[in-house]
Amino acid sequence: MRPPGPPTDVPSRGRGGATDGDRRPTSHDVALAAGVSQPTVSRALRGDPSVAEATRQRVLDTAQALGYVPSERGRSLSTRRSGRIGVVVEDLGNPFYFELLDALHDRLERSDHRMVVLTPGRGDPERLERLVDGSTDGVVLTTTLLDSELPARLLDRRFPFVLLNRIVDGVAADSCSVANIEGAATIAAALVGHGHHSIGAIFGPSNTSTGRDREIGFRQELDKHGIVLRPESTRRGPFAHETGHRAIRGLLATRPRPTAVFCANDVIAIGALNAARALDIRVPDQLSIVGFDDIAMASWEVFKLTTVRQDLQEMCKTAIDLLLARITRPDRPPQQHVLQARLVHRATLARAPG
Amino acid sequence: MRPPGPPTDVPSRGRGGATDGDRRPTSHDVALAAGVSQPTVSRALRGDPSVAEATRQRVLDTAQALGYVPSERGRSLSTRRSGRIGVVVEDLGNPFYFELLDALHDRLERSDHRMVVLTPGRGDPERLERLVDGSTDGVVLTTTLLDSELPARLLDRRFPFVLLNRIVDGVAADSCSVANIEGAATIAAALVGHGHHSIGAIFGPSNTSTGRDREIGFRQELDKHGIVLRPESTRRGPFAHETGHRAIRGLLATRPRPTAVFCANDVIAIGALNAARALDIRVPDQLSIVGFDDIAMASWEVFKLTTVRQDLQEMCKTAIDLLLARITRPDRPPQQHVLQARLVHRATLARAPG
DNA sequence: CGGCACTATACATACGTATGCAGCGCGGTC
DNA sequence: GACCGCGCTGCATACGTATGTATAGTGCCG
Repeated sequence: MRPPGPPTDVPSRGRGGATDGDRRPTSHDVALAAGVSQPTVSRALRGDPSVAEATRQRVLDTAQALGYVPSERGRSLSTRRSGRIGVVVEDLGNPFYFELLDALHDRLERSDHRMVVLTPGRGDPERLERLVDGSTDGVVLTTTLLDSELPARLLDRRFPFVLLNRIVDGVAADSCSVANIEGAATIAAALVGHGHHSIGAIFGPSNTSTGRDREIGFRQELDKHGIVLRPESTRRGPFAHETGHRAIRGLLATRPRPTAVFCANDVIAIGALNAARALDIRVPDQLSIVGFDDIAMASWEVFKLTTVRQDLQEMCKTAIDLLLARITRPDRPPQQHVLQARLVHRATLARAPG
Repeated sequence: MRPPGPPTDVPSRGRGGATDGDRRPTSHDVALAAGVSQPTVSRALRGDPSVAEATRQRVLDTAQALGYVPSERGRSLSTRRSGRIGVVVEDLGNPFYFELLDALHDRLERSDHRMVVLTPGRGDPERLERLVDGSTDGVVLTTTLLDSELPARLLDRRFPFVLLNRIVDGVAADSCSVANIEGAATIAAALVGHGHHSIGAIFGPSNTSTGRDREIGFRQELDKHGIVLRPESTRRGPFAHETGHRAIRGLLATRPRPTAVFCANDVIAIGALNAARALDIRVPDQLSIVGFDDIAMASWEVFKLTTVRQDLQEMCKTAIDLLLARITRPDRPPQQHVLQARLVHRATLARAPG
């Protein structure tokens, strides 16, 4: 066995000519310096037991000395794995998706994956390509529209993905969402239970599963109690602060004036609360407001929003588990998980005035 | 010229045996089907003018028919570019960094880059490797500590990066930050101008440039006006809601009770506002509160936070421009940009009571 | 002392794209 | 009619790592 002393003095491979002094060292450079072959370097660094301990140590020391860092590009090409997961989000800048990203990042971190943030773009002309070009091992779709063809396209290509939060009907894909219909029904029941008859609603986009199902659940439960939701008492808009903010003024102008307003999510509800503040409407004395999601902000003292809580951590954990399983076993049967939601009583829902 | 009819019937390359029917097609497959060589496919798809129009069209059609998508892995290895930029953020879950990420993502999108979110982790043992392994073309550091060795290490390796928001002293690196000292001084002057003498402060971490400089600027300006900031009247903590929330109760218990509190950033200020609400302290009648950053939330009616505005869009644009320039020209002299900040008067700063 | 099993290493090659360079064919010019 | 130039395409190879297989070396047992 050769002593671990000075590396064999081999002339430069001359790959780049004379002045490429600051090229990043590769496993070949390490191999040369350590007096072993390139594959041995690869195996040594990956802890392959077939490499002798002494050799492994020598390779490690050499790598350290040269400041060698394995190229993710080479590895990725060779292994066909990138260690990256894409997260498709339409609406960065929305606190809800922020919390979602945070939770997703946390889960991905634990499984040693990196998170790439992708936005879908209006049409999907070449956007699809950016998803399936191999730069990620799979994607999480969080803001899918009901009529989106993306899930079907990805299924066609057998590209691993999971639907999170928003789902799409009739697609045999992995998904994890919350029981939106039941959650919204719970809210309706609570409003009725607090004596509200004149009720308003700010719904989300009907081309999203969350927007649609929360509306369905809310209306169904009101129907059961014989309460009609008058068209003038409803508004609709994107899941944004602005939507709630703008809707409140109009809703308060209708007669009979609603004593409670259901908001399709917390962000809308917080917009509504801000608008109420601007109009000097006291919540909940004059107006009850209820949201959906239970984002972190909802519990702040200035809001104390009564809402329906969904377990974002659990939802993200499930989604990532599904996705990683799909990557490992492309042929496993798809699973649809639906998590339960529960009402969180805070301070924006009170008995109807009068 | 061969007619564009059926492709030459060549037996399968047999690369994967019999049953690899669902392998993703490569440029070789397209070449075979279109009756050209692989390099021609590459050139045709990249719009190389040296490819004849008829050939280009045939290749495009074939690629379309096969559902070919160029492998980002192969391309990345060959070109030594990944088209990805890493963003290192310590504290996802903080609204400020969320807005930062949103702005960064927007800028990156425009230059056709993808954003990878990276967290530094406690020690930097092998974390550095994940930055320089070639999976990104450069990184944006947003939550660097003053004593961090990361920037120096990256400089050593000549790996492209830019410091955003937080900077580090004595490192010849590209950076873009805001005039924290001047901004904080402006606030101090405003407090004094509103007749406040008994002043409290909730500072950020002193091992961050933002935390340190905002403290320096604030203290300096108070000094000029002969106002002493008593140690009992100051608190310190991370840039988090919790910090402001917790600090307020203690500050209000000191005598003389402060009539105004400076908060090192808006997130802390909003925590303070929530705590004041919980304690039934009226802002600004009983207590003035001022923040720093002007995040979106600061303008909400429930807060109406008086704060110092920094132009996040501009800051991110500048940082990305610097980074991309560095990637293109590694040897260009580093630039340090400092953006101005200005006071935004809203409703949480009023004349001192009495 | 020969052969066998086993260990540690090297060799060859695959992963998929991009690009410098050579070569081929065609048309024009003198 | 020969030569030259140009437009288009193919050939060869590089990018850096991982892995299946062959091989050299070692020790043990009969």
